[in-house]
Amino acid sequence: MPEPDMTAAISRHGAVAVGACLTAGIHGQAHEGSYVSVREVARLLHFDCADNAMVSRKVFARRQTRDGEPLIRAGDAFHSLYIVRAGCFKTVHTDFSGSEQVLGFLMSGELMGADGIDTGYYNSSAISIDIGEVVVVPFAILARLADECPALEASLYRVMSHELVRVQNMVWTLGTLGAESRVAAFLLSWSAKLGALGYSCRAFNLRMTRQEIGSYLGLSMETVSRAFSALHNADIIHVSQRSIEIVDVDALRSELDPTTAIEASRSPRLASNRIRIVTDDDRHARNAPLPIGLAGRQLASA
Amino acid sequence: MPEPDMTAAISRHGAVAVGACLTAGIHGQAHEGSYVSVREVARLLHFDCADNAMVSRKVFARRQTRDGEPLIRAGDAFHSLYIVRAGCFKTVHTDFSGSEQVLGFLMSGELMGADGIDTGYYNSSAISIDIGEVVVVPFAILARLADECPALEASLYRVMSHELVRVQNMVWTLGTLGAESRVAAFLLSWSAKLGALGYSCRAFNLRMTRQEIGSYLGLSMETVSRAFSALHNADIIHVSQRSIEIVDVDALRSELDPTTAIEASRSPRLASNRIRIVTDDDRHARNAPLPIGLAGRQLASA
DNA sequence: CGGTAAGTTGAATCTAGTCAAGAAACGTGG
DNA sequence: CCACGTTTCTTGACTAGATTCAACTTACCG
Repeated sequence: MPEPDMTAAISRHGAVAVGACLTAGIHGQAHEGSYVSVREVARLLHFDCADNAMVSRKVFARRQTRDGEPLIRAGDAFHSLYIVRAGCFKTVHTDFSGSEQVLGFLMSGELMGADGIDTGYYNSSAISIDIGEVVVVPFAILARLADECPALEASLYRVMSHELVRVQNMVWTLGTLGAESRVAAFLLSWSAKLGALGYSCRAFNLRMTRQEIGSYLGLSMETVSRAFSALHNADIIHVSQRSIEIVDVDALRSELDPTTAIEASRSPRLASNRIRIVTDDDRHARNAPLPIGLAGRQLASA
Repeated sequence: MPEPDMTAAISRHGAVAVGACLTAGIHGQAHEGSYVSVREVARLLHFDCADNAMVSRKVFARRQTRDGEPLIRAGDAFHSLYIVRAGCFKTVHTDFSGSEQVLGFLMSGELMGADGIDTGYYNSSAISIDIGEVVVVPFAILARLADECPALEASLYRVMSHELVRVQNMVWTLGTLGAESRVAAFLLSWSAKLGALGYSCRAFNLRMTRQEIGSYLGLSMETVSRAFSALHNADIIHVSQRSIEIVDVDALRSELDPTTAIEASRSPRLASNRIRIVTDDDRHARNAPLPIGLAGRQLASA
């Protein structure tokens, strides 16, 4: 569907759109609700900003999406960032053969499209997997707005950083965890995300298929299914199709931390990269100190 | 080593450091070469900026590192970004149980520390794996500098985006490629990176151990070694310890493309997540226009 | 030169992918 | 409301590929 509306026009011609967008906001030419103000974006991203005229102007276009609708296509010219306002989106790395890998499942307050800034072309696609809504942030107007609302800029950096951390944690998940652990990590992070949005973090419905989860975790659909079944049979979670109930959070967490391997840690000849305990005598000059059990935000990916 | 020098002080107390840093630059109190100007950063990041007084001020501290020296520790409070000026760094994700994974090998012009913006604490460590040098960019002064040099800010977004793309491509590598393909992707991207910096992209020495490469690629050291041997025996590359010569680039590229699977791609029930075709070549698409539609810069990670 | 770290290679094991069949849920139209 | 086809999910059996364990070779550094 071409979608020849204001929103599409804005995301297609950055520079022109800035003026058009600002004008529309100021003069209120667009129909009610089509645009959102900086203040509303602030609410979405959880930051405070000064209360001046600019902040109240409705400068950002909204865009609603239907289930399955592509919002960003990898390879398209970059003009805008998108902040999820409602619904759920998946970002997908697609190659010409039609195969794809899911890079993330994003919800309210998260950023899409930032991978286009560097080259000027989006590096991944974004597809709505529900009825959704995003705020369109034309990249060109950011510098202008930053003068009026410095907090906006800081927040942009923050949300970009958040996305970077999310993907970094995903690399860790894919690089070090086995199948069952990956699924556990996925459930924990999804649960945490839902909890942060005010939903129950104990029982929820997944919005994606096993196939998509598998693609996201670098596993086959069958393996994901088996992992769900195994966790179910261990009474750690209850699964029925897409309905999930986390019965024993601690047990689920301990799936990430293979204490099973503590015995092996004694051996000087420690294992490869999978689950390895680093003893102090392990690191030589190159791997300096780094002792602390940072343990921090280990919700792994997503 | 505690390193109780100016640099450390700056990275420890953001707000205070701003003044100290600016003052030092203006009055030239610091010894020659300790600070670099915005213009020099511009050169490093390949962008142009206006030519005014501020741009010439030496506002950013430099910091030199020795082999094995940790520059950033995961979990430490975030204050500064670091741009690699010389040498080679690895970023490492360490989890509570002590297992670690290499997230990247970074060289000149690349950004470290951006994962600390979101939470206020660095999410990964950065360790010098050579004699190196970085530019310290205290995050707090960015907004101030952006007024004088808007291009700096845009460039910051760009280099953050670049890092995001790098990690996204890594996720793709880990999620979809087999062992040999991962190693091929690693060699190609490393070769491209060296080429972009003016070194030979055909013959070079690796700066990291098999263990580190394995950690980076989510493989065991032995598997990496076997993959090198296999590529060597196929006369695609010549390997001797850390010295690499790429004999047949096209063959190396086609390693990423398991033509064995083209039959399967026809079925509507497309193969799970493995396999994938990857063309393209030109490295940092930053300068490159990017060829066609999707399929874009698949040099995978690094 | 000798000791240590890094890299190579082989054999056995095990994890996860693949193929295949069946069950359960969903949507649509009669 | 139910029958039907389609999609999604589950489970089993087999296989391919990567890890692990282990022995050995080669480089590196004092």
